[in-house]
Amino acid sequence: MKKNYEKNMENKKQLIANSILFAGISPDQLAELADISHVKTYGRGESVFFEGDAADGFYKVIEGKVKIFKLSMEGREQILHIFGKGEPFGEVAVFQGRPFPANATVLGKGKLLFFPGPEFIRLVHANPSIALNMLAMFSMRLRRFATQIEHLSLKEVPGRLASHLLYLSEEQRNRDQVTLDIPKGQLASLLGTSPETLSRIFTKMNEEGIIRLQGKVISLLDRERLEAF
Amino acid sequence: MKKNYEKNMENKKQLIANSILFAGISPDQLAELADISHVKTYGRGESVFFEGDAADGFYKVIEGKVKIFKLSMEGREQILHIFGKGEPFGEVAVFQGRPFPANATVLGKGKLLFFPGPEFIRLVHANPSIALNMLAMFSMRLRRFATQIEHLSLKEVPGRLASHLLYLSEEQRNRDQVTLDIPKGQLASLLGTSPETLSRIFTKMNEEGIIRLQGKVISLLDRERLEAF
DNA sequence: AACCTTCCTTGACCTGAATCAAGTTTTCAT
DNA sequence: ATGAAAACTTGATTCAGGTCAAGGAAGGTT
Repeated sequence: MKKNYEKNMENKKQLIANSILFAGISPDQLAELADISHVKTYGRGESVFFEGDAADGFYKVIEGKVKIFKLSMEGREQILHIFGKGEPFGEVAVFQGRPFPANATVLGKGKLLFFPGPEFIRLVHANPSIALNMLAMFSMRLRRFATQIEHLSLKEVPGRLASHLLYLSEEQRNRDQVTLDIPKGQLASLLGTSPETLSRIFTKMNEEGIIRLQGKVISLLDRERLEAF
Repeated sequence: MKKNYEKNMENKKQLIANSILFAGISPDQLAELADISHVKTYGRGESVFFEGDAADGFYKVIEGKVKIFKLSMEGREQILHIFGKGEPFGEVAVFQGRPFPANATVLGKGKLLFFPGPEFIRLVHANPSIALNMLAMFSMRLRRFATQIEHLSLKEVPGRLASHLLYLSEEQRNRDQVTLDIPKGQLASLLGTSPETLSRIFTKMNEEGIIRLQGKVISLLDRERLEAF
């Protein structure tokens, strides 16, 4: 029915306007974007795209989380990035007009908004403020990647975990306690290690009184020592 | 003398116009840029900036090479990027208005062109084509970082070296032979390993007939096996 | 609630690569 | 050209962490 359709459009407009990328867009362009974008729903662990796929458009997370990752020939996985609610992904490939450089898969279930590429490219070229928004976003990601490279190369696994916990503490604005927002196995893949090693380190930190493990909730008992890793 | 000054200005204009970043700039802006920029000369291994320094401007390589790197607490070094002739660096920090996230040092001697930050920022905001140029550049770097993360985490050192040799072969447009453009120790730091390990792997590949080592020149005898790493 | 599946933990073992040490070669500056 | 310094190689040793294996906990589904 028509009512439903219009409600849906309003919804999409909300989702689009409420993003770093499209902040400051004109009503016309907003309507156009809402018109060409569409919602896709994904079952648990379903793939969004694969490395090498043509980048015919990019996505924005509405519900759930999406991991961007690379696979080794032996099947080991390295997560490059995990995108949460509201975050766009895949724009780099679209902007470059090149295939996706990595795989994307939903963690758990998810709902995404899809934007066809050509229209987006036109928009970026026509609208300098979008280009500037993208620059800001890309800059952030370059920084994040730089730290990831630093950690992978210069820190051992305990240090990487410590950094991540402190990062979560910052993000969740809680100095005493953090909640893991992804399964431990996925965290291992994000930190560039195996689930076994990660588990051992959790246990060790727990025994040494640096943290207190309670399932997905982790109390940071000794920030001093966490920062020293 | 005045003659010299004007010749210098023309020189700078040349250097600026001849860059991906400022392609398509107006003559006025070019003149302005040439006016505010200035050349800096560096002795062998001299630092350009340190991690944490305020990013008061960015640079473009005129002569030599510049390495961007992180240091671990124990003093180990991981090179994030090496910039060669013509390439700009430091714009991310300037654009973000945040401190430099890593150190920059000249490899050998070098000559750089320095652009003060505020003027550059104004230019980016005023000139959409520069913003688009930057987007293209940042996109490339994001891709490179992604591969670097992939290699560090999913490949062992021989594989990383193999990839690098093939990359050089591509870059130098020579399928049979590549020339190392940086010292082996620096290459080790770029690949995230120690000089000792790198040396051993070179020797091994040489013995196994995969490559032939002749100082800085390396013949790729068996691309098949290099690609299989 | 009971099932099945997925996720997590712990143990035993093994290997890639870092580190320390010492010698050799190359490169640079005078 | 020549000595000093830096860069590279090779050997011996150590260890972080990956892999294989198997048991235990948790979570979603009927």
